[in-house]
Amino acid sequence: MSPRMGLDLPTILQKAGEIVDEKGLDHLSLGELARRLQIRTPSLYNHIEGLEALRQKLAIHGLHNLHERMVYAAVGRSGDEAVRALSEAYVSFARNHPGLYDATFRAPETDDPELQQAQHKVVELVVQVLQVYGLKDEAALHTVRGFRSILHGFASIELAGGFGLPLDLDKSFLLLIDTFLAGIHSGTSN
Amino acid sequence: MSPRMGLDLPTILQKAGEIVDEKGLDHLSLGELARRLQIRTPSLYNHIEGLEALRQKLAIHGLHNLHERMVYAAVGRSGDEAVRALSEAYVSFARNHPGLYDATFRAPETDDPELQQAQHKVVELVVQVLQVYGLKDEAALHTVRGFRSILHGFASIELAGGFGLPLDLDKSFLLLIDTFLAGIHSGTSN
DNA sequence: TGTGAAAACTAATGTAATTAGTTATTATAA
DNA sequence: TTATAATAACTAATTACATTAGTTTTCACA
Repeated sequence: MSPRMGLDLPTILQKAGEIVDEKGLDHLSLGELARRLQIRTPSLYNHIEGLEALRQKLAIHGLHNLHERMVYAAVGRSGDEAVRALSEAYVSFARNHPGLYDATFRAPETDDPELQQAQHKVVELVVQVLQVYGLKDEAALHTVRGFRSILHGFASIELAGGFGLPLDLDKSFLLLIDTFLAGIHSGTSN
Repeated sequence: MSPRMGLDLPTILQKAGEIVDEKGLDHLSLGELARRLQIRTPSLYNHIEGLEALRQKLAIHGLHNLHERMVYAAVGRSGDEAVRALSEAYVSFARNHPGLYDATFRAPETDDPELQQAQHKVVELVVQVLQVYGLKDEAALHTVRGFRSILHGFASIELAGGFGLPLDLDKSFLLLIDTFLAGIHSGTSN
């Protein structure tokens, strides 16, 4: 057992990530990917099961990256400071890797445990950071949902170019996070 | 001037909306649409310029619907009550018309004035409802951005099935809106 | 009742995903 | 050093769409 060594998955995902960040998730095609890898399209099937599987793996790849950056941002901080750091890392990732971010969100419905695991790790990180606010059981879960909504909502509208006005985006985002934090501190969430 | 009367655009958008709500925006194809309209695919080109144009028109169609429901929900209310009504109408629309909602958001980049107009009307409505909080100039615009982020973030994560836990979604959403409102009232936004 | 504008059609082209079956390469076993 | 088995990569063929060109059909009105 030890046949010829060809492409490996990391290389493929790397290139696919480049395509997707350049041209958008919807313009990822096996043809373009193969061209950039200097092979013929059908050869890709030796490594991945098809376009849908590629998107799936790309989503997992993106989630790993996102998680890594969020952990790095949050480490050594707590409370509001940690929340702000986490938030900034999140939108930062979306800005630097718009296609990959999109892939993490628009992953096809599936019960792929690896994908679920990757999603879960990001959620878990948020749960941990919010723990310091001492929210009771259910309230904590609702609050995590709210926080995720804010992060994804802002990031995706920004990426879609949905904020038309020439008004500072970072300011909008910081204010949003602070407004949310103020709401939490006001005790509404208990 | 008065040749034979065939399909009209409303009928086409109606059927396209059905497809998209059933199978998702990515599964909208001219073939499927033509089949349901009982015509051959190329005949569609007598009414629309192609798949991309169809998506565009679908986005406008969806935005009109969304706006209508939001207006209806907000009328006769003001302040927090109006904000809650608006919010509920928004997620309600997304739940009842997932594909159409997706179309409104993932409209192809374009400078189609009709699309921009339709988007603008929704934003304007939110601006008006938030006016009662007397936020100063810039602060008001940042707050609208925040509110939109919350609405879209929650709606799209819910549609994507991203909230895994068996925890009441309406409760999460109401709490999120109330937390945001509490943040606004706390004066963070000034 | 005739007609012309536009709806709908058939046929053809181009692109992309996917499958089947073949060839080429190379890490190890002999 | 050489043989071979595992598998990467290839060519050829199929299928599904979107789109274009060119033809036929229909029907509201003059």
